[in-house]
Amino acid sequence: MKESSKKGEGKQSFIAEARREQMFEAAIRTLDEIGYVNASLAQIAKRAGISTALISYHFADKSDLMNHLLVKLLEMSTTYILDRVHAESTARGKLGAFIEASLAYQVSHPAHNTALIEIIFNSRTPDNVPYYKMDDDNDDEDYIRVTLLQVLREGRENGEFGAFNADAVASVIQGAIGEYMLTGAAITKKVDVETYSAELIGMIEKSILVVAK
Amino acid sequence: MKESSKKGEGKQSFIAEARREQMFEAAIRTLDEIGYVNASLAQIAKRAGISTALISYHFADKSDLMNHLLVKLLEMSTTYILDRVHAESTARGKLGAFIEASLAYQVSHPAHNTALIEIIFNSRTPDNVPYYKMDDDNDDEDYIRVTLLQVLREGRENGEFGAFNADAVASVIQGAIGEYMLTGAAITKKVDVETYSAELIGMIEKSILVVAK
DNA sequence: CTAATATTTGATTAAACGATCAAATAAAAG
DNA sequence: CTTTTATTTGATCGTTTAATCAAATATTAG
Repeated sequence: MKESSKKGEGKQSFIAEARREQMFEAAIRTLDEIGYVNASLAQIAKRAGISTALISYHFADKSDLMNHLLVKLLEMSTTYILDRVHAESTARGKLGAFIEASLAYQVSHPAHNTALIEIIFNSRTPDNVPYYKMDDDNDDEDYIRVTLLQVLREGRENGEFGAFNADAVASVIQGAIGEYMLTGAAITKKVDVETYSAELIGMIEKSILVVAK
Repeated sequence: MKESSKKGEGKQSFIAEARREQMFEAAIRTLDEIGYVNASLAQIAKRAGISTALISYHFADKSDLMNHLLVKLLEMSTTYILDRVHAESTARGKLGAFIEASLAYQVSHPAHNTALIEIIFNSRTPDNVPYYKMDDDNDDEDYIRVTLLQVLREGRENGEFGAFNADAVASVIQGAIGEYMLTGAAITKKVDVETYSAELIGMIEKSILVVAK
């Protein structure tokens, strides 16, 4: 008997790790195709070409699988975005890179993006608090939001930006990015990602930059 | 036998209409408390104090119930917002009223708001397209978005606003409003709705107003 | 090569699901 | 008051669900 994810999370055998990856991939496709509500273990197993019992062997239960997948999806997009932010030197450059990278990543990974949305809007804590309402703000785990706030404050302190409420501006930015993520093809058909990116960056800069234009 | 919602939608008896209202109310509470995934007919019936068979009598099936509830929730918030928008005369005034009313409504109806989110993020068309990805944009049904675009174009044409991509700006605005709706108490704790409202209106006006300040 | 351990499956469990039905009750109509 | 129609329930149906188990197979260690 092993206890990989069921308990001690420590080291994984090569084969166990490969299986888990395979199940993540199948889970992403399942969530993208039929949504969280219909994403039963049977549906995921079918797409992975394995038995449902194997999922139960590698993960404690369904929500354990979904939580691990969520962490993985968040890590991937966070890494992509933060790498590009940290390549910039000015606050203005970082802010632009943040917006551009956030939008670019989701456009190039639509299935990952849908899976992420499906999990966030359906997973709940044991005491029934939905993830999408969760306060991961002072929680160090939300590197994305923490970084965005850092950039905004940095620019405000070094004089690049004027005066504004950082929490409010950060929410506006994240909301504008999230809107593009959420509506998928509906908005993509009317405004391509480069245009949206440029327009959003322009709006934010006009709002907070000290020397506009 | 009757066929109220199951078929001919036409006239409703007083008692049938009251029952349906009662079930809507119970469904809202259920969605708010345990989310769409756990919102079985049994859970809704329990909260309404009725049998599950009665739900099946008044609605064709579960998704029929959810669709009727969705329409009702959308109508309520749309009416509230559009009434306040149309009370204004200038495009600038309308835009401010739109943002303020959108935020104010959801803050004063948190359970309705949560129920709306739960339905939108879990309902799918027969061909498995999730509602949240749906293109209701040229679709006349989405009065909210249509009105917002109208206001933006009106201001651009009468000289109140400068040049900008209306679709992009509309998405930014709706995203910023949606972000506040979504994260619930998490953001409310850091930025109250009046501050957020004022900050967002200020940002948009700086972005598109011809004579800023 | 053998023993131990890790992996995988098919069969099975009990619980919950949405939906249907005949029977009971309430309301409306004549 | 009686008949018809509308409303409501409890029991029940067949499915599907997540999860468990012993047995089979593969892999690794000694």
